[in-house]
Amino acid sequence: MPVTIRDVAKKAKVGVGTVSRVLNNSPAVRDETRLRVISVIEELEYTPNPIARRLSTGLTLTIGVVLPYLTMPSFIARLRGVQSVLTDSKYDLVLYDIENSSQRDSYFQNFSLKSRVDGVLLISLPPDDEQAEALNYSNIPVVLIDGYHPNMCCVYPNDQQGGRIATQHLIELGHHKIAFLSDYLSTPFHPSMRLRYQGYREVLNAENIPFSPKYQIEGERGRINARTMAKQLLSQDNPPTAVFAASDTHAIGVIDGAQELGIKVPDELSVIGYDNIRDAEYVNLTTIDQHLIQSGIDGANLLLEMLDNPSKDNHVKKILDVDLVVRGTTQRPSS
Amino acid sequence: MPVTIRDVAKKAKVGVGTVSRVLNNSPAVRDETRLRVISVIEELEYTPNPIARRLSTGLTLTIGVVLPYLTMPSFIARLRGVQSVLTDSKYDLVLYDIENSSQRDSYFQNFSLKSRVDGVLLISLPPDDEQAEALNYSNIPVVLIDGYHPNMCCVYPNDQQGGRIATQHLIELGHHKIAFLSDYLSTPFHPSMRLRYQGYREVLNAENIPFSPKYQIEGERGRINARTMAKQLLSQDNPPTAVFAASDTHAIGVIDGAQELGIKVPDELSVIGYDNIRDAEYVNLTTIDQHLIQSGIDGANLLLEMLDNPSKDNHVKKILDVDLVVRGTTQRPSS
DNA sequence: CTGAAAGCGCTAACAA
DNA sequence: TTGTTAGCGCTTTCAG
Repeated sequence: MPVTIRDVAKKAKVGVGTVSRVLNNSPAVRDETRLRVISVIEELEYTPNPIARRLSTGLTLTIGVVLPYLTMPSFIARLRGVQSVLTDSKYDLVLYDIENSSQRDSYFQNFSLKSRVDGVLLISLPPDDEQAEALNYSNIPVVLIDGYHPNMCCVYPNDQQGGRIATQHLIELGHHKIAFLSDYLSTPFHPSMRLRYQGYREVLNAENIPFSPKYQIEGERGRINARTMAKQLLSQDNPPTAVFAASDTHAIGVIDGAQELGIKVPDELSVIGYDNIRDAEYVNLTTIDQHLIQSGIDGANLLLEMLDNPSKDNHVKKILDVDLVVRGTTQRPSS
Repeated sequence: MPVTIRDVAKKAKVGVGTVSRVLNNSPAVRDETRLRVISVIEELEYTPNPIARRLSTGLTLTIGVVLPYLTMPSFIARLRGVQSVLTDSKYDLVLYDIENSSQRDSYFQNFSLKSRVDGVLLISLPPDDEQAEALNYSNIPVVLIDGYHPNMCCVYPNDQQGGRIATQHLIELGHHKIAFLSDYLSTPFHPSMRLRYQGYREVLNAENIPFSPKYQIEGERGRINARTMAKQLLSQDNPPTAVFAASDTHAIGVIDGAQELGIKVPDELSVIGYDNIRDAEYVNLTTIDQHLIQSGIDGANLLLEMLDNPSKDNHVKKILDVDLVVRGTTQRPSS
């Protein structure tokens, strides 16, 4: 039923090879022939079957993007960056959403990806050593976006710098009692949080502000949990005057918690978040912008380069700067 | 280099046909043989090449999801619903983002989709008659999510009902001077806005509240434009006490505008939006929830059914109910 | 129940 | 410059 290359060849009175050459812009076709073939192609409304082409060339012309929680706005922003560069390329983008760890394992196992895609973009899913090994072994180009592994190509934000900038901002406003609130720092899922924490500690140190464990709290992810943690933090004696939350979602939870306790933000408590997600604008949250879209763009471009240039596989690291975005939830302490 | 079905066949001392049968769970294989083949498959870590399978079966095992503006939160929510059902199916999800009308045309032209995907989900991209014709002609199953066309399968929200519910809510609070603010109602891109408007008019009518053109305004999309329109609406003599904004983004713009004019929401002005996007929660906006995720789920399931059951192509329409979500931006009028 | 062989639609090497 | 042909890796008759 569908028209094939053979139909075109027959009608144009040439061999299939010639049609193929025309299709692929080979210079080795006489102009006259080319024109004839093209006109038949148009007449028949022929479109080459990409599947057949893929089988024949061994290229899938497809890039797999795997990311966790399609829900999260920050992942979406990265995806959007990826999308924007892939749209202009010859590659299709197939989406793999990971909602649980068995799915996660299966993708890292590379079995599911093998021969389905030419390259993979892993968003916010840093592999452990074993997984990285498996991925590298599979020999398919991979770049990590918002993830780090020594033996892989990575595009990631300078989280430690971000931690420093956020903390510095609060200190410059005059805060000394600065709390740090985050997910569990030991989970391998979000090493970025630990880096932000390190930045925080570093600046405290540099500014000769003693670190107090009372001002550091970690727990399950999510806004609700952050609220609970915040209330705990703020209910103690000599509570902090500022909270550095390791994500905007956390920060919003902190604001919720403060509100419940009748503590005014920013008058009585400064709050700084991290990520600059869309919501941050609505709650007028001071935060750290990590150029989410740009990370997607850079990651995709990096992968495209690797695809063009298979030799160059030298674990490029691209570190993205982050910026402070001052809005309305931070100010100098009242006392 | 990669291990093929032939390697497995040779090692298991069977024909490739048998291996294929094992792969596809054909009952026509002796248990003993099956076991032997399976063990070789595992030993060799063989995975069938999906591309070859696709060419051979003529199935791509891929579903194309076409949507505009990967940016917009409401589209993402729908995509998420789609994703969740496709993850559990045998289909891959390939994403086509449409950022301009030439991309749009090319997808509707079906050339680009033909033989790349088994089915298509069109999110928030209602085709015109010609496009629908082309799509139907291509014979590839399509379902419209958040879009309507008589000759296609569609999943869409009951916008007119939503318009009624929103208006009714304001009236029940005691409002009579209710404005309606939206995109240009004549644009074919968003017929849903017009339906919401019709619901609004309908209820006004039923409640014997005369419609005043002074209270209806339309313009370019976006928060900024909504703010401008709102200021215009609220600066006139005898201004409305309530605004029904045709989207949450509009509603947020209205709130901006009111704030600029020193008009307090909800004390002096009630505002109701439409969509219940994430941001609505942060600004505590009363709105209409149209079950975005569910629309994705329903659309994907519908497509899967069509794929299983190619005969049944009878332009199913699935209309999703909408719900009122009362939050903090509406209350009874002060006067 | 199983093996052999004929495609699926295309690309690419080879010969002409 | 062109046509012919041999695959790409799999599924699916068709014999046996």
